[in-house]
Amino acid sequence: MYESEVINRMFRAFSDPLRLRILHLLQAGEICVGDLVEILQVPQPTASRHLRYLRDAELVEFRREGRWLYYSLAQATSGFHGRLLGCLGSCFDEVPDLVADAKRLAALRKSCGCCAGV
Amino acid sequence: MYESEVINRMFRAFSDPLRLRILHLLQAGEICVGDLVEILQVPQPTASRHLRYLRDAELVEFRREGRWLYYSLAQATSGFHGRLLGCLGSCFDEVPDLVADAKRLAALRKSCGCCAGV
DNA sequence: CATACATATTCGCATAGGGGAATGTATAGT
DNA sequence: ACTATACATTCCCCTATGCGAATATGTATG
Repeated sequence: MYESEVINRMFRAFSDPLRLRILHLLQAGEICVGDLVEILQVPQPTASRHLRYLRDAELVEFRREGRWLYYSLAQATSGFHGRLLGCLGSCFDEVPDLVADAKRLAALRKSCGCCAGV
Repeated sequence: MYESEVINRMFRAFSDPLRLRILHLLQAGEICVGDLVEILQVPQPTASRHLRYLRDAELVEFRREGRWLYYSLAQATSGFHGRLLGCLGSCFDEVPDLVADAKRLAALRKSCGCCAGV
């Protein structure tokens, strides 16, 4: 019973376009909230809310550094979790939004983002 | 934009415990609605409603034979679709309900189910 | 301590979606 | 045509969840 709750939460976490975008972005490595907000082009509370959802689903982790929180994908804790993460790669070919996100991420990396040089 | 709708719909289809059970059962081959109802132990309209959801997500298909509708998993139409179906296998190890379902399915196969001998 | 910055949470509202009960529809048999 | 069977759909109610706006929390800095 307990495990199936975890599985269901993970699927639900993947079931929102914005959260899918976040998960996909995090494949490239950790990102702070401010950068995520700029890439996703959504209000900050919206990003935070979805990050919270992803944390509750145990799909992401974060570390604090100064004023910034860096979010990253959690290591897979089960075969299921690993396969689900594997789906992220094939999403890229089929969801135009993800391509646009990747471009904005690359641009942000060049300009060093909101939490650079500290 | 269109494709991401499809992706989102597939994830949402996987995001319900009962639909996950249905999808998992269908891995073993087509099953008629009556048998599904008996295995899942839910009211028939409930099963029908979720099957409808899975059809809309293009995850299952059905064929009619006499009075019976046999549902089956749709062939993967994309890499993403295939990987998502791949998640089904690893769910089995982690969701107790699926094990119980598999047992009821095996028992039903021995007794030939609701639509046998026609 | 006061202030600015980075992020999180809460609130009010709207919609998606699940469950049960009742009903509709299609097919087969007589 | 009537009935039984197999399945789908509809209606009502309730919870989950998404959004925007406002507010709270935590951290560095002067």
